[in-house]
Amino acid sequence: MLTPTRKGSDYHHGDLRHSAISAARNLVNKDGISSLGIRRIADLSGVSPAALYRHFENLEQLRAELAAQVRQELGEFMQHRRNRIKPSANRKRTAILKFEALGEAYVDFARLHPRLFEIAFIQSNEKPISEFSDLAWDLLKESLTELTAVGFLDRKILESAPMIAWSSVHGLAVLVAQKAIAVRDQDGALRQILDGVQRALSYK
Amino acid sequence: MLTPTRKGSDYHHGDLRHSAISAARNLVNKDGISSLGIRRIADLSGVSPAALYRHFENLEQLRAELAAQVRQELGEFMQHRRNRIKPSANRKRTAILKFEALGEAYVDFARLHPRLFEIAFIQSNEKPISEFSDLAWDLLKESLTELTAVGFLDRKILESAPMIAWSSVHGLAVLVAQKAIAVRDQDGALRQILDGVQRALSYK
DNA sequence: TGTACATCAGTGAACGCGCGTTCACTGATGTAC
DNA sequence: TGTACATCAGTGAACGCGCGTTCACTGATGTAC
Repeated sequence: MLTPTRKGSDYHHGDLRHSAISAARNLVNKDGISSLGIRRIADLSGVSPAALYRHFENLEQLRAELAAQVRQELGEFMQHRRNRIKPSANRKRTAILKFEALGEAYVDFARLHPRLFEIAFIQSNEKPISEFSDLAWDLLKESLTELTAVGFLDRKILESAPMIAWSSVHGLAVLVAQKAIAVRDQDGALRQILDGVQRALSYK
Repeated sequence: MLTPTRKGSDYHHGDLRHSAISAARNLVNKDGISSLGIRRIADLSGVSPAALYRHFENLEQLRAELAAQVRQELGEFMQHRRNRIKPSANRKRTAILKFEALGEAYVDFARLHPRLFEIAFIQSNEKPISEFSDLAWDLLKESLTELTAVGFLDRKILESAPMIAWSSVHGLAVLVAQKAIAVRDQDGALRQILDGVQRALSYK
């Protein structure tokens, strides 16, 4: 897994760039953000530390790339979960189920990979992601559009809906990731949040 | 400020324990969590590193105590902001304004002291705060009780109200603290969240 | 098809650094008589 | 009031460690002829 297709020799690694990021992912996933380091990644990749500087400017840049990859992974996880929802005759109900699937997946990701979730939103100091260009964000907006189309989302709050949904679910996910909510309470809390968001978004 | 009442000599510091935590607070507030260290705190306190071990078992414990103090500070900040709301004849409106003041203060604290806000919720690995015994949490519950008394909070969701309110506001605060939301959008986002929470909590 | 050579992804040793923690010690404080 | 002494909060030097990064180098690869 850490040693992809090699070609005869051991001197050249073959695909160090991807291998390094994958090693970094495992490192963080297991031991947390602060365990991320050039030397440890090099070790895991079976390579000398200096080799990594052929592929990354420095640790900072590597970390930023890992964060981006994790955000992508989170988005794909949500997408996959949403796609499991089978369309039914009741279009409104289907749209709601898909919306819920996204939120549930978001929180589940935080639960399954708390350390990864943490690093996904660590800021690379130079670039404040003022506008999310993330898959996760796109999925949310798409889902809200659908909720509007089926007449669930109150048009009065169309503008604020993304922020409301995002903050609520993100807040819960953060709390879950750092285990500020006891494991046995997490499912209940998720249900409460999903219901609360729907109360906020639907017509009164 | 870093050198409280000394008594004649310079050999004994006088109040190293408090001075150390205060130094730690300033360190984190300025340079972030990862800048927190025994040696730096000792420097700021004008003391040798080893001296700190008279007052703290290790860095971990010091960090945990700092986190607790910051949570307290956050709670007091919220309390102060809420207390500025003047009671009016319209009890319902007053209750809502006080509720909003709490949420606003929470987010403002994250905005004013993003690094402190971050450390406040870092987990000391041994103690998962499953039940918040925090001032902030108590203030929230108190406020929700008041909202119930004045007939604003829908009794059907009395149970889930704390989670809904907490997650939404916490989510926004986290995003604000790490500047994932552009500064110019932060006020608008806060307004959207406060309105969203009220839609979720009030009778339909 | 075979050879010379530029390219470039690796090595390995070294750099300086700052870290948390321990230890034998020392100097000030406060208490008992 | 003055002195002996236990207590305890400090010192300062040392420990071993792991870190990110640089540098001159080397070995494999692939391309031009």
